[in-house]
Amino acid sequence: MGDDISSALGRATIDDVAREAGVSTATVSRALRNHAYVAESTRRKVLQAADRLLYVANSNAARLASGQTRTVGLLAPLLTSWYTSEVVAGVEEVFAHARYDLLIGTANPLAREKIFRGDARFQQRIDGVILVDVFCSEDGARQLATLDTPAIVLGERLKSVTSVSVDNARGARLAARHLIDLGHRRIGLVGGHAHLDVVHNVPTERAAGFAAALEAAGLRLPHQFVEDGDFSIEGGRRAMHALMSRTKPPTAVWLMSDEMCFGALQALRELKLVAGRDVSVIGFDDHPASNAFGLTTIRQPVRDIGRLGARLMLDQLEGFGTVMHHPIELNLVERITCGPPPG
Amino acid sequence: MGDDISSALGRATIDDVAREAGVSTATVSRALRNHAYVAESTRRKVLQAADRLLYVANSNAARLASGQTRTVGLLAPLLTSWYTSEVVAGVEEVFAHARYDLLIGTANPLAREKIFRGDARFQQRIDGVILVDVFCSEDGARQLATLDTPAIVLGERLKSVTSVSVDNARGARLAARHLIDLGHRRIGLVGGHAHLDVVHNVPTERAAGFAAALEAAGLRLPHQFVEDGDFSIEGGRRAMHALMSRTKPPTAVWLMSDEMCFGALQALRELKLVAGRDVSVIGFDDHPASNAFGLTTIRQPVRDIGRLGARLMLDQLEGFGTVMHHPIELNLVERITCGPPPG
DNA sequence: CTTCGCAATGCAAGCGCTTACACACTCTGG
DNA sequence: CCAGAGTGTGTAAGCGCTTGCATTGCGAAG
Repeated sequence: MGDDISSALGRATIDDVAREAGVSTATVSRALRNHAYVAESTRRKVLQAADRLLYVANSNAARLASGQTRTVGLLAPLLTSWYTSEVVAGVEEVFAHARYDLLIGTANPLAREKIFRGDARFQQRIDGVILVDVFCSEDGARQLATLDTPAIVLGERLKSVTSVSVDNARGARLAARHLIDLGHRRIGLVGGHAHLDVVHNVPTERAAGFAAALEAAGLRLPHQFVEDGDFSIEGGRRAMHALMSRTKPPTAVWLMSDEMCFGALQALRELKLVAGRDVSVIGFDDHPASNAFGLTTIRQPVRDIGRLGARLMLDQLEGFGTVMHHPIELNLVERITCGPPPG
Repeated sequence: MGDDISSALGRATIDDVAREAGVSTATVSRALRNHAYVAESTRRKVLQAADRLLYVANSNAARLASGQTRTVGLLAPLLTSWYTSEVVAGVEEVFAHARYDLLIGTANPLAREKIFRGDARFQQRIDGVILVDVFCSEDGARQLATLDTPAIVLGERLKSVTSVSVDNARGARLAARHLIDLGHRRIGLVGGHAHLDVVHNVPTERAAGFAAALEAAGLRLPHQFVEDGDFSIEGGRRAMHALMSRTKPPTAVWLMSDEMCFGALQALRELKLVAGRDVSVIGFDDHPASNAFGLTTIRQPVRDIGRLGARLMLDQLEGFGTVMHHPIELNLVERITCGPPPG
């Protein structure tokens, strides 16, 4: 029946264990939390007693007593994107092992203020905070650093706060060089978030890097070859249609995310154009569906970013960890949406 | 700056509020939690005092004292799939409003046992549990019902436990009829999870419904037209290659998930075949990328399933809610991967 | 003018842990 | 042989809430 199980279930308290093991509750607590100054024999007795009673510590009581929440907050502008959920998955993976909880919050640009000032609702329940893809800049970082909360920023290179990010300029250069090497001269660019009043420096860095790489090859990036794709599939589609409607459209386009590329490929199909032959398309991310699309792209190991971020947070929570930036590798994945310019 | 804020931050306790408002802590607690028997004037005083002190209740203390965890567990076989994360997003959306937390756990088929027996680690920390896509069957459901924990199952029609699901047989019929109406006679099917020792009834129901619909039209589903695509992109690709290598391959294929379709479309491209002209492909889900692929599919409102599940859980937690099944609508979305058979 | 009922509030006992402090040992070295 | 330095364990005071029960008013009924 398993009634024995259910009845014992979730009911054993630390006192029960203490009684069962014949020691005090304090000793049980220490033994279970691997404190020093517990005799090996005692520890074993306690562990066995706990096992016998199926004891699981009540985390609420533990947190209340210790003042530690064992929870870290994660803030991201939007949680539904592939990028974010992948980062979250990486973070969660590491935290699950460390028995930390993740409290997830959305941070639209306007809510950012609150975070830095320390949104009480959030702040009080967490031991630390991970910001993903929240534009924060050195000013914000400095503010963040003055808060007593451990913080780490994902997706941006910072000095005052531990951060993890790819080298966006390098990614842009990789994409540009690939297109240039294939012989393209008329090259377009699709970014996003340009309409936000807040400057988001990821697209900015990428755009700058891209323009610089073109320039280095003696090429220009005319503004009519630049579109905002909103980092969405539909936005990518619209952007590609716009670019293709130019009198002399680009022969190759870099879109700053694979999802925008999906929309762009749709647009090309609608225009009866073949990607990689009539127009070259290169992305950024290496989304799981990109392989199926045959999309050439700049791969970034998103989940790894999440994992690393979580580990850095753990280090910081334990008092290790110095403030520094951790760069993440980027590499070109060639598939079939890029080729030499037509004709 | 903002020191006034930071210093006040997270430090005000219920006693501080009580003092500030000139009432007892008990009254503060009751006022803040909208209990009956609190005079309107008192409630206002308390609310204002709380506001002034930026008071936020310490949830650990509240949970410890009340015995309620205000957390519900969510179990799913794998969390990385689009389907699951979409469901989770829906659930989270509702819970965030209700100020409930979500504790997420993975449940591979073997871990299932534990859930039903009540995995202590999980059980103790939650007020209820939502199972998504965990094959559970009426037996499991009955077991679940005997646990004192509120439970709801997503993705399966059950009698003993409140459940939410689409009508899989109907979805299969929709797909089959669409292909049949287009004139196809040689129709293939790609499912998944056939290799698991556990029978997962979602693919089973869909396969049965599909075979039945074909039969009703006087068609057969020969076993060489059936492949396992593992519900993954790569699996879909392999399955399509396998089907196309038959001496007389099918002219149309239903794959039980859009992600498998992405792989299938890739396979067709690799074979220089055009979807919708040479071979028709129809999916199931309506994944966000499906529109970009031009994929014809059976749409299920996944996020709504999550939302509804969460609301039903809330009802149950509050003592309302009777055990019943909630069916979810399904509909055909026509795009360009289906057409009449060639020739 | 009592008496009763009930709305409104306060008192105080926990909830199940953690941890400072006190205490009791067992070894050392002088 | 004793002081002092560790170890190992217990005692008990909270952590910040919730809630059963007791208490206080106050209006309505008798």
